[in-house]
Amino acid sequence: MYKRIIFHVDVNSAFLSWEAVYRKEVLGETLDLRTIPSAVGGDISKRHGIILAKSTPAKKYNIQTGEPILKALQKCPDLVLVPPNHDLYEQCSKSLKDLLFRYTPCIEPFSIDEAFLDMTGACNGYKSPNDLAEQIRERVKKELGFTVNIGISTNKLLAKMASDFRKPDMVHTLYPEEIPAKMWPLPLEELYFVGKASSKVLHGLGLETIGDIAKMDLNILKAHLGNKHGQMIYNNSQGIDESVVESTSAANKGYGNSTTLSQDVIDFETANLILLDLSETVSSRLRADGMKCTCITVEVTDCDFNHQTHQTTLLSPTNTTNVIHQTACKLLKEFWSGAPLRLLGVRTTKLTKGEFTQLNLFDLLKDERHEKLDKALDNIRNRFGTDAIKRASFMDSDKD
DNA sequence: TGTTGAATCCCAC
DNA sequence: CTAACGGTGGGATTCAACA
Repeated sequence: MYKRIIFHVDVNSAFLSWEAVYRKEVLGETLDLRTIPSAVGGDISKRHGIILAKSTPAKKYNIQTGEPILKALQKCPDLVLVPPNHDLYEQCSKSLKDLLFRYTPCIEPFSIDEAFLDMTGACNGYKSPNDLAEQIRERVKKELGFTVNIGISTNKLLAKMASDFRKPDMVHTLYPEEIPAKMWPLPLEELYFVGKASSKVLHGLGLETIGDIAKMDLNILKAHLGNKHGQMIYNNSQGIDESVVESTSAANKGYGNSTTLSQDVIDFETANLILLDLSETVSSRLRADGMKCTCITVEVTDCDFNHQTHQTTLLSPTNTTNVIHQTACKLLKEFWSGAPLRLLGVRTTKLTKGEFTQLNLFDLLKDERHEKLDKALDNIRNRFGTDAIKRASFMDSDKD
């Protein structure tokens, strides 16, 4: 038998499925978004216009997750778009994980819609791992109303690759002996950790499939992809992965907040207010987790999509809005070329444990003193859309 | 020679 | 005809400064 049995559970078209279930079950809508070309997408009027999830019928029009909504509408003019509801997705994600937890405590949530499960012990009493996976798949569908793919293998990498095989609502295995038949014929961009840059390099070497990578000399891969990355891709192509399912989540290494502005920003006064908004979010998250940061980075994207960062290391750790904001302003002043800004971001790293803070009378008084500032911030949020959680209204801006 | 910090690049979801 | 274009977080690489 195998040393380990790992499942990878992946919700099919997560945001769209969850949206469809909610609209059907809670709002009582008769139309099921999953049966028509539809997608969850951002607010075009705020320049957050990308596809976040698409239905299976939309997939037939070659609509890709992450692509601009305008491009998707060109491919399918009748595409039904709905705005995202992240609170709903968090709830759905939790429901799924609660259900999975009944099968094993050894769960590693990998993203809002994916999880690894170490099922090595949990398969006892079942005919096969496949049998258990099918049962979980059915139960999620019956109790939660959406479908999942489950990949089964002896490590996380292979389980993940397996869950990506035919969708939706399916269980697949990819055991080591199945690698040549099931994984090696796939186009190399489907290998985990082969992104845009790596696939270009690999195609340049004349490779097309994952199997082509597997047959390559490790040192050639390292020379062209870098030492670590080359080794990683080589290992992945061979199905080698010894990493364990981590059921306890590791602490964050950084906290950041960035936003694409609904209009380009051309002056410091506005930019600094947006930096205040971003700094406030970041610092309150630091405080909520009892952390302080020693490194602050400001990130900008200009109107031509040029991306730049500028960072500084502080003399002592902080988690106050003020220090983070002042530092961010100083950084922006030091490196902004003056080109109109499309995106602004604040990121904090080099974290240390701080003290948990509580809102006290002083904080409340301070808040009152800042009433005028808050009004200015609200004004900026309205004009530049930094308050991303607000209702999405891009349907209004649709030209008839 | 090795280390550190800053900037950039790459990747996943 | 092309362009259109999020947010968050982890990690590696490169380069310069420096010990």
